[in-house]
Amino acid sequence: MQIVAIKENQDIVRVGDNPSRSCLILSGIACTYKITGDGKRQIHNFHVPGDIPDLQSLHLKVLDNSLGTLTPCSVGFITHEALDELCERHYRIAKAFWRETLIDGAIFREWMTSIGQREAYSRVAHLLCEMMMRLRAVGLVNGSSCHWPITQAEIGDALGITTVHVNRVLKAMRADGLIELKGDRLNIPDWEKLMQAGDFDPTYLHLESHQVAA
Amino acid sequence: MQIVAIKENQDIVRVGDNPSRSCLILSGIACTYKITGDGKRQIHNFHVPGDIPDLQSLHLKVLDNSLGTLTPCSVGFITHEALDELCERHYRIAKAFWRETLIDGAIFREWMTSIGQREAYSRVAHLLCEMMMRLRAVGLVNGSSCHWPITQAEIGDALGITTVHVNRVLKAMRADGLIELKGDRLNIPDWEKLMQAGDFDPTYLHLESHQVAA
DNA sequence: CGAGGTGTTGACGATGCTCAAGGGGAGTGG
DNA sequence: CCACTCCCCTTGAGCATCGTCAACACCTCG
Repeated sequence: MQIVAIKENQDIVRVGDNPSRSCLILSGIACTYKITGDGKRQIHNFHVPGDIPDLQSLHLKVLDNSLGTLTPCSVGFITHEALDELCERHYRIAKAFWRETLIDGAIFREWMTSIGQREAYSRVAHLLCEMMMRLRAVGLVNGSSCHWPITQAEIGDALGITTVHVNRVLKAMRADGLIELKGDRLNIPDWEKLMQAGDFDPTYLHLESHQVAA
Repeated sequence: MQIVAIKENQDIVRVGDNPSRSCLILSGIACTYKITGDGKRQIHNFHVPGDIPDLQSLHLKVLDNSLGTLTPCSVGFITHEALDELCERHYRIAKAFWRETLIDGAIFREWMTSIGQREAYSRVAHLLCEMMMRLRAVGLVNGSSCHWPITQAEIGDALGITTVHVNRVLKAMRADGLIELKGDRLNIPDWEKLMQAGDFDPTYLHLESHQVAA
């Protein structure tokens, strides 16, 4: 595995590419996204350490989305050749990787539901719940707070709302005591209340019980 | 494989289920969906003959979405045991199934992009383009027209807009000469124009060249 | 022939967008 | 060390896309 440091806001792979390797996020936050014909960006997922955001390119030869860093990242590249051989030899490993891509799909479904059916306030709350759970699963949450490097513009592009509106929603959430967000620190004083506001049910993340523990 | 006929508007599997088999659509149209806390429905995908809409349940043990029919369907059930054994024995088959689930994921990403970033008119055009291509790939399109059993309420739930607004958009699209939709027949008089209106690029469907042919 | 699902249309309202301006913090260079 | 710049956050005013509510036409089916 080749380990590479990548600066923030850099594309790792782009729409239309035909990569011969996939990348494992070791540190930092990345995202997959797509740009529409009139230049708007939809972020499909935020990727935390442990994720393999472009594992799908192992079997889909043309990339239909881009992958870029949000913060400085350390990533490990694994060739498709090696991955494929590993999967062929050990069906259990193939299953584990396959399962990862299925969880990505489950996350897409939930985001689609949020964007399509929930109002902005609820969407933001839902996203914060998801990210807290995923960051906690990889040990990046201390108590009820974590490092939060994601900008309001990025939240907007993930949830289908404008930066201005994200700002207003966050203001309201602060006023309601749901979040404490200052600089790049996020604290959740009342987890139950946030889950309720976000209509959040973590089933779709398919976490194992040991990953859920605080 | 056990073949079963199912009436319209029937759930095949539901959120929270733990199925021991997956289902192959043989005829008819089905959809996967999710209901939010306040009762709104987001449809994630429409499934055409040849699709295996709940293949993911092979490796994700708790279903995080429901699957129901829109029209009367004939479906074939295949046990997970049989599927798993087949995949373990023949890695090429595992790859083919895996790839199917990855294409589902690609469709989710594109729908998310549509719902999040495109306006209603464009969303509807995009959906019609996708469905025409997918129906054509399985031989269900004659020239430029096809059977279209999907109601306006269902289109709305798929695209995150209300039935009333779907109706207005369709009216505008008819006026613009993009579609001819009457009863359950859909005709596309100008494919290029519809693709442009929908900002449609079929790359994400990952169709093989022989599936694209008219 | 009545009932229920689907499609259609109008009037009104609200969530969220656009445009615009300004504040604060971090990094850079003179 | 202090402008200066850039990015991000914040806020206000006006507006538009789309939602809500309501009513009615049409068709199929029991």
